[in-house]
Amino acid sequence: MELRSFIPAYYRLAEDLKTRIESGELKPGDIIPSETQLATQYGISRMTVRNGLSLLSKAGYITSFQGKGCFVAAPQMDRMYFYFSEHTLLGENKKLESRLLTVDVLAADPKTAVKLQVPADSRIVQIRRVLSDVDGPVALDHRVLPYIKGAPLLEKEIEYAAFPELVSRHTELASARNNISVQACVLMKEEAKLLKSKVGFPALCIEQIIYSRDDRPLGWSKMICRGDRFALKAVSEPYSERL
Amino acid sequence: MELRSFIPAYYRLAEDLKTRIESGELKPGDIIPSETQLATQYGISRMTVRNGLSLLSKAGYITSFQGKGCFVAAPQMDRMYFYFSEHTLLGENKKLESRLLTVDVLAADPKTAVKLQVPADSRIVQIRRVLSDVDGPVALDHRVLPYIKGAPLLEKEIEYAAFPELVSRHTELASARNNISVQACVLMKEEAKLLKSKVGFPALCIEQIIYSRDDRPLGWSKMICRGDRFALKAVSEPYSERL
DNA sequence: GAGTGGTCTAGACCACACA
DNA sequence: GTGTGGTCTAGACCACTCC
Repeated sequence: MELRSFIPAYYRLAEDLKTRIESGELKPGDIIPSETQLATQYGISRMTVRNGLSLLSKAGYITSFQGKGCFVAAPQMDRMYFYFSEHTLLGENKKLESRLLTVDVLAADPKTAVKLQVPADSRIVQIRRVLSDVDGPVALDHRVLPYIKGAPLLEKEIEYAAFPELVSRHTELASARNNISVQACVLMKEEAKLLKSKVGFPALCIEQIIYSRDDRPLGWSKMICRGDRFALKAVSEPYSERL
Repeated sequence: MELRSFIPAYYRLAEDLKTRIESGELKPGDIIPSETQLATQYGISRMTVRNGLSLLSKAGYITSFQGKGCFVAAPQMDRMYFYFSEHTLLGENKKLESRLLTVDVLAADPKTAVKLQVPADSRIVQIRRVLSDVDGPVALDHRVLPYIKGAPLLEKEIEYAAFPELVSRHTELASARNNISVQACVLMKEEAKLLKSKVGFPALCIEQIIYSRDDRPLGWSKMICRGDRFALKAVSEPYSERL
């Protein structure tokens, strides 16, 4: 009964190995001691060792091969990720203000109908907003949802909810997937005016489609972001920071 | 000894629950049967149940709380990821051809020196390429590495290696992190010429910095991608497909 | 055949939540 | 107090790899 050790044995093992990997003592490709060796070294049972190794494996530090051993993994540097939510578009600190332009229920034009996979003239809800920070407008937001009778949209939701949430609540269908496409474009006349920029200036066009579990599009959104005010930042996940 | 069941018990349990979650029978927020219940239901030991649940937890389907139970998790739709490698820029099928423009060893200009955190006039290696598919040029690539005496770059590597790999091999330091920034820009004169496009046309500027474990920049790259030929696509990771 | 990881058991005690 | 998940044990047999 050791009072000084609040950390579980498997966790201690994982942190030890993690440190040895991060320090460079154990390099990618190196084999790590076998489970039985680690068990005797640490004076713990093999299942506990496996628990610890499972942590490291989950976090991407090691990979194991049956019959061969457990090896230090090379960090994956081509898998990039980012958080896409208008609240964190510019970083954690910078807040975006939302100003509602229009909310309309109208017939879907052909292009929108294709995106949402609905009949060509069925009714849709269209929301248009301007997002700004203290230095002025940053992005133009255009959201489209299928119109659902008896499913009112709350003004608060319309103005402040993240798109996936909005879609989920509106359709009452659990949305399951979010696809984003980022393209370069230049500002058109109306866009430039609303963004207080100039025609022909570069901008990012970020399209977002929310899908249901059975792959039906539940919502489509297009954001036009001023190129001089916004950059999308992604980082690789070499190893999970947390074990 | 059952010959018909090649799949392990824990895996069968995990797939069962996964199916029940994906079908909507178990909704986000719902509690799943306790470990002891599952153990008796499936006629397996509790540790085996835990093994199965750990899979589901790893894949993002469930979250467990000590003393409370195990609950179906809501898919995270704001965490987006994509693979960034010039070989898969346009999708799995489309191959990009690389044409080398220049390889130079020269003194770092102030801007580059800042990016690489090296002295202002220290020597750097600069590589410039054009990437094309069958329909013509797609992107312009500009890579910068610190010059290291006695570390020759192989021509094959220069032309075909992914940037993180190139950096790793060149510096002989395990690179650990990759940061990417995506911005909108318009084509300048020389860029337009090389990409067979026109000045002022929209383009994506993708900057990449590879860091070592101790957060020193090991390489910097800038890609200019024709806006009409390229879109960056990212998807959310609601649940891992594979268990 | 010896060593590796993968699966599995039948117990145990603990920390925690809730009533 | 009862039930939950979290940790841990000391075994066991298996599939696999390599010699």
